[in-house]
Amino acid sequence: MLQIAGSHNDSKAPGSKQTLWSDFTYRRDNEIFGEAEPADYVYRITSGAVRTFKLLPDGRRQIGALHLPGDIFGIESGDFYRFTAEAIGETRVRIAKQERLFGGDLEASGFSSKELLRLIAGSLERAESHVLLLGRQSAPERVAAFLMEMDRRLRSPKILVLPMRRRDIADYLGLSHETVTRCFSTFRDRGVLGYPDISRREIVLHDRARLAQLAMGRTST
Amino acid sequence: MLQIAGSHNDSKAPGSKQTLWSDFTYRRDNEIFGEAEPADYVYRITSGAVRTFKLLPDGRRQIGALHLPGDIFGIESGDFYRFTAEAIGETRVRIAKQERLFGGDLEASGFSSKELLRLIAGSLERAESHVLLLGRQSAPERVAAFLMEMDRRLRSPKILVLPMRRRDIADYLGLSHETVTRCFSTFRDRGVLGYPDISRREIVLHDRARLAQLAMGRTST
DNA sequence: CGTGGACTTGAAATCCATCAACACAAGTGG
DNA sequence: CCACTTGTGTTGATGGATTTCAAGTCCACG
Repeated sequence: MLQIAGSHNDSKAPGSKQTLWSDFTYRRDNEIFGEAEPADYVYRITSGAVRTFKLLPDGRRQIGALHLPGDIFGIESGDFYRFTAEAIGETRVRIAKQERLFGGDLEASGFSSKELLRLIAGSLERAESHVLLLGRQSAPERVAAFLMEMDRRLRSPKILVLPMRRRDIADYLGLSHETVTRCFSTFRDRGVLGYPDISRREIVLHDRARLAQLAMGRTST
Repeated sequence: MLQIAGSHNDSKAPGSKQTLWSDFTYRRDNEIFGEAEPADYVYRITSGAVRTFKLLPDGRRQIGALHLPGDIFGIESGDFYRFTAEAIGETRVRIAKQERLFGGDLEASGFSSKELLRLIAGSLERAESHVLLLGRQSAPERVAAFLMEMDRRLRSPKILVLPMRRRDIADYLGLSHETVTRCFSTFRDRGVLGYPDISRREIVLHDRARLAQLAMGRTST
C-alpha cells in the first residue's frame, strides 16, 4: 500500500533562506501519514478534504478532525503524528518540512513560537468543544452542530457541498451512519434543510436559526 | 456566593525579581474561577482535587478534566478561562499571577515559551484521548479506563482513594451516575476490584491486567 | 436522633446501534 | 450499450445499552 502520489514541485529561491514546499495529490481514501510516524511535514489543503483519526484495536474509528481547503494539519509539538490522515476524495496539499518544533529551534521551521502556540491552542479549543459534543449531546444535536460547523467553515454558501460520506460524519460525531442519515431525513421532513439535487451530499439550509436551536437544546420539537 | 477563602501567604524575596505566589484554601463545591473570566492566575494543587467543566444551557455538565495534587490548572493561551473550576472537596492551591501569556511577554510569567507549549500540548493530548473515549467506548470501557487513569496518577497505591463523587466521574465520562455505580458493582462482582472499607470511595484493584483488558475491548466477558 | 447527601439497586422507558433490505449511481468489462 | 458489480445512502424492524424514574440503605453531621 505504498504511497506514490501526484506531482512534486519544489520551490526554493536561490541563495535565500526560504521555506521549501511541494505540492502533492492524493487519491480518494489514500493515507497521507500514519499514526506514530515521524512528524516531518505540515500540510495545507489546496483542494479536497482530509480526515484525521485514531483506530481502536477492534476497528472502531474516531475521527478527530475533518480538514477543508485552507486548513493546516499535521502540526505536532512532539516528534510523531498522533493521528492517521487520509484523503477523503481527490485532494491536493502543499507540504512544508517541519523541523522538530518542540525542543528544537522553533524559528527554523518558518513558524514563530507564537504562531505555533496559536495553532496548538486552536486545536485544543476544538478538541474541548468536541468533548462537550460527544459527552453530553444527543444524536440530533450532534448532527445539527455538525451542519452549523460545515456551513460556517464553507462560508454559508447557498448550496452546502459536503465532501465527506455519511460514515465520516458518523465517525466524527460518535454515531452510526444510519443515525446520521435518519437525522438528516428528520431535518428535511421538518423543513430545516433540503436536497436541491439528486446528490445527497448537496444540502440547502432553509432555516439556520432553527438549526442553531436544534444544536443546543433537547427541548426542540 | 462570594469567595472569601483561606490563608493568603505572599512570598517575595526582597530586592530580587521572584515569582509572587499565594496559598488559598477552597471549601467543598466552591468555585475557584468561572468560565469567561479573565485568566489572571495559574493554580497548582497542594491537596484535594478540582474539576474543570462546561455547562450546557439546560444544565448538562461535561467535566473536561479532574485535577489532583501536583497538577497545574488554569493555564490559558488566551485571555479568558474556557472552563469553570470548582474544588471537589476541601482543597489547597498555590496560585501565581500569569501575565497575558499569549501575545504578551512570554517570559514575564515564569513560564518559558517551551514550557507553556509543553503544558498546552499535554492538555491537547488528554483532550484527544477524551474524544476517543467519549466517541467510541462503551460505559464499562470508560469506567475501566477511568480507574486505570486514577490508579496511574495516584501512583498505584494499595488503596485507591477517589476524591470525587460518582456524579463527577459520570460527568467526566459522559454517563449517568447510576451507570457508573453499576459498572463499579459489576467489576466488584467479577473480582476486578473490591471495597476494603465501608466507604465506596476507597477501592482496591485486584486485577489490573483484567482492568486494562476491560478498558480496551468490547469482547471481554 | 433526625435530616440530608451519597451511593446502590430495580423497573421502565428511551435512544441509538445493529441487522436487513432496497434504491440508485457510478464504474467495469463483456 | 448492456449486464454486472460495488459503493453510498436510505429506511424499517429489532434488540440492547444506557438513561430515567423510583425506592431504599448507610453514613455524616446537625
